[in-house]
Amino acid sequence: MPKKRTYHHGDLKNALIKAGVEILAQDGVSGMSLRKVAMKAGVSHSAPYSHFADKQALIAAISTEGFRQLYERMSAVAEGYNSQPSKQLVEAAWTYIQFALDDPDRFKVMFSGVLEKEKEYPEFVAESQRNFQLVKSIVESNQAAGILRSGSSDLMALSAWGIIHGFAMLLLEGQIPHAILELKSLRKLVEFQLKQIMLA
Amino acid sequence: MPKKRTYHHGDLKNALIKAGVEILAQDGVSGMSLRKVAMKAGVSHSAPYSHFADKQALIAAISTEGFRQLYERMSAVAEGYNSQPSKQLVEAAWTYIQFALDDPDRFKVMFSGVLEKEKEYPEFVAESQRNFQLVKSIVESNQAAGILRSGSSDLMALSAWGIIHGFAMLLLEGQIPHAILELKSLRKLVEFQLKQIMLA
DNA sequence: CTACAATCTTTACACTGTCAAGATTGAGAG
DNA sequence: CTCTCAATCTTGACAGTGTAAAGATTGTAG
Repeated sequence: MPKKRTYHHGDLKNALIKAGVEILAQDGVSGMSLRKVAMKAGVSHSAPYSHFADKQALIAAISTEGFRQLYERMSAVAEGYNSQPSKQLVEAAWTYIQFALDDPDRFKVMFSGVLEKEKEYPEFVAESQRNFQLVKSIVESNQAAGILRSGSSDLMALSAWGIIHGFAMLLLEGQIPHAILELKSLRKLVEFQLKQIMLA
Repeated sequence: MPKKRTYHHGDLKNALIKAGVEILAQDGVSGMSLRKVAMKAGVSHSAPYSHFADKQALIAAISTEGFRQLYERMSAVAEGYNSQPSKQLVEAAWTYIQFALDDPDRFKVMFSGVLEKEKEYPEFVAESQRNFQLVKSIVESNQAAGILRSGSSDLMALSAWGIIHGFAMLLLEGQIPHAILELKSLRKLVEFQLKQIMLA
């Protein structure tokens, strides 16, 4: 990777996304300004506008990239447990929680309404739907294995995702009572959560 | 209520909270500036600082007030179905969803990390915990009635809340696939979600 | 080699949160 | 009733923000 010193950056778009993620992790969502991101990428404060219509568009790109990574991690884990559907579900869920805890601010940006009009960003919509499809397919193999009751896999996936997503949210917001967190390890908690919807 | 024309407003603190909620519903979370709120309350742009340390403190107050209202609505509904635990659960959940849909931006402010250091606002923490206790008590009466399996009511409440909260979130973010929303009514969906954790 | 389109910089503006200094007021002490 | 003071509100200022417009710089297609 040659040291960037040219007028034309070469790959500024991705550099901005990367810088954005870093500032997000460092200064939190309210600390991430376009100007800071530009500066971190070594570029003037208006340069981002050559690649993003506005700040929302950059946030959309960061979110989209986040979903891409989430998908990669979850699908890799899911494939690893292809022959054990029940583990597949738990491990994918665990990966989801890990992803949320790894970089809480990015996770918040992805899900918590910082991005205001998601519908306007087709790539974002596509990537988030791809994740839902993944959950759905895991649910379906669990249904086939008799671990989850039969029925609309869409709704079932929604339940599973809802449980884990809600759990992750409450975790990040610090809403989980301390007594609970001390009682059991996080991992056990995730398993417990999922057992709620599993048969037997 | 006498028309306010005095130098001393009288109840500016609550007036600011009220104005904040209105602007929130009208301009969304990114459109709510302290200065707009002050102007809407008919007061100079710096007046809020007599009552709130900073913008975060105002947001905390709005969130706290939101939790208060959520508690009132849910507890009223819960009491109404005191003798029918299963309905109690479904109706409370339905109230939760309604609350989220009634004023999505306020809901987002309450839950979605707009408030950055919730721990610093004891009233906020207290009020959100009061809501959790309510869910917990509903869960316990459901356990007593044999509708939910026995076990830690804390974890059980977390599951129930997680399902509904996650569902509300996905709803607000527009993540619910259209096919699902057209398939069944929202109300039926909520019931379906909860059936996942209910016995029989 | 040249013109063009993409990329980046500079400059500018309105708006934001916040602070400091001062003006206005109600309420309690004498 | 008057004085005083603390609470409340206003004014003015500042740095930081997102974004638009105009100009500079470059790779690249013709």
